[in-house]
Amino acid sequence: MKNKKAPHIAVAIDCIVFGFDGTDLKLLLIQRGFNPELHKWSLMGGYVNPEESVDDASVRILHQLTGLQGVYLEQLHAFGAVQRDTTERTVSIAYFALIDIARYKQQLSADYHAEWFPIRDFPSLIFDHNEMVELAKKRLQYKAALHPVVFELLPQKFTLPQIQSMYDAVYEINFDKRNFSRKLLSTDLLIKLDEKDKLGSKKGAFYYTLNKDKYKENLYKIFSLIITPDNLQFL
Amino acid sequence: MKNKKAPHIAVAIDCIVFGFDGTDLKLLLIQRGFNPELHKWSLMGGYVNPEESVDDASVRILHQLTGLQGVYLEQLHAFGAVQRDTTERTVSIAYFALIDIARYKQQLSADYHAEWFPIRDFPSLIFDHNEMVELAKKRLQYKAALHPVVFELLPQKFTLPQIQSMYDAVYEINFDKRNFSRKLLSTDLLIKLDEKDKLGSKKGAFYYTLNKDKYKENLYKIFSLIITPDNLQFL
DNA sequence: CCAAAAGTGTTGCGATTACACCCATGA
DNA sequence: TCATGGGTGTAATCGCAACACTTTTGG
Repeated sequence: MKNKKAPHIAVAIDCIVFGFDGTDLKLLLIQRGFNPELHKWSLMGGYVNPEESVDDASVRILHQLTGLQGVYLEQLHAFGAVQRDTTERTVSIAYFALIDIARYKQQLSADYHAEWFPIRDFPSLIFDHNEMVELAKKRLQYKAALHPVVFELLPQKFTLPQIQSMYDAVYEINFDKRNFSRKLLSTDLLIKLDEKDKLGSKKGAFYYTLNKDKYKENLYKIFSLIITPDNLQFL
Repeated sequence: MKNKKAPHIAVAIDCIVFGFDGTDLKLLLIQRGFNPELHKWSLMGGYVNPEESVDDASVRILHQLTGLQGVYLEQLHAFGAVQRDTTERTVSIAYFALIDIARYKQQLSADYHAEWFPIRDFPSLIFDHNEMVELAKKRLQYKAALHPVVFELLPQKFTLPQIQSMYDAVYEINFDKRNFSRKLLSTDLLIKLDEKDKLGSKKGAFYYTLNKDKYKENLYKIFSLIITPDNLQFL
C-alpha cells in the first residue's frame, strides 16, 4: 500500500525515432560517447528529472540529443526488467517519434552524432533497445491500421506514389497501385493541389495535402486500406 | 545523457480490473484505509520494489490487494505528471486486468475490501485514476477489435448470448444477434459442446469453448465483428 | 398453452479484388 | 520516339447488413 515508505528508482526515457525518406523506413540511432558500452549504438535516452513530467522529459531528451523539436511523439511502453540496464536498476519509458527525414535534415546534421539506418538493417543495440524497436515497429503497424498517424512521416505535401511507398515500407508489402489510390482518395482525407512534383518522374505527380478536418469522419475507411486477410503480420 | 547522476523517483503500479458478470462490465475498486484521501475509492496501487520487475510488481500488488492470481494482466500506460500524486512525486505504471467475476468471487470476498462497480456508474477516484480508467476502457475496445482478449472476461465455457452481451457491454452498443453469431462462428474460434446452460432460459443455450489453436489463424475475422462504420466511438 | 429466450436463412446491395492500358514528358 | 513512371476503369465476386419467423420448454 502506498502509505509505506516508497522505494526510489531511476526512471529513464528512450526514444525510437522512425523516419521516412520517400523510399525507406529508417531508424535514428546515436553512438554512445561514454561507458559502459562506449561507441555502441543506442536509442536516444536520458533520465527523468523530479521536477518534470515524463512526457516533458521525452521531449527534452529527444531535443537535447538530436535537435529535433515539434515532432510527433507518443508513449510506447514502460520497460521494467530488473537487470535491463547494467549500470543500475532503471525503469525506462519508451517513446516513439515519426518524422519526415528531409524536413529535419538541417536540424539533425552537424552538432549531433545521430545517424539514420534502414529499419531492415541496423546495428545491434545496447541493453533491451532491440526489443524496444521491435515493439515500436509492431505498434506503428498496429496504430497505422486504425489511424492516419503515418502521415507524420511525410512532408506537408506529398504525392500518391510517396504515400504508397510509405505504406509499403511500414507494412513491408506491396499494395496494388490502382486499388490503393482509389481507396485512399475515397476517404476524403486528401486534398489535391495544382502543383506537381517533377523530381520522381518526367510526367510529374500531383501533390496532395492532408485534410485534417476529416481526420475523425471516415476514419474507418483507413481499415480497409490495411486490413485484409493477407497482410496482418503485425497481429 | 545517462552517464550523469541519475535522479531517483518513486515508481508505483495501479491496476484497473475489469470484470464481467454475464450482463454488465464492471470495475473493481478499493476504499483507501489511510491518508491522504482516507476512505476514498481508488484503483489497486503500490510501489515497485528495487529488486522486482515492473511486471512482477503488478502481479504482486494485484494479488496483495485483492487475492486475485493468474488473471490476464497487461500494461496500459505510464502516467508521469509531476503533481499527479499529492504525497510525493510518483510515476505510476498502470495495468489492466480482465476477469470473469463469478470465477473469482471466493478469492475476492472476505478478506479484501474490494468492490465491483458498474463501468457506467462508479464513484469518483483519487489522483488521476479516473483518467486511467478512461484510457483503459478505450484500450480495451481498441484491443478487442483486433484480438480475442475479451474472452478472458468469460468463463471457460460460455453461451452465444453471453458472448454477445459481453461485446455489447464492452462497446456499449447492440449487435444484431443473427449477424453476430454467424460471424463469430465463422471464425472457427469456438467449439460447440453438447451441454446446455439452462439458467438463462427455459430452452437453454449451448455452451461453447474457445479453440486456442485457432487464435492466430482467422484472427482477421474478429475485425468484421467490430469494425463497421457505425460503431467506432473508440477511435 | 403461453411467455421468454435460443436459434436459424435469404436476399439485395455495396465493396473489393483482379487486372491492363493510356498519358505526359524529358532526354 | 521512346523509356519511365503517373494515372485511370471495369467486370465478376464476395461479404455484409437488414430483416422475421420457428423452436424449445418451464411454469
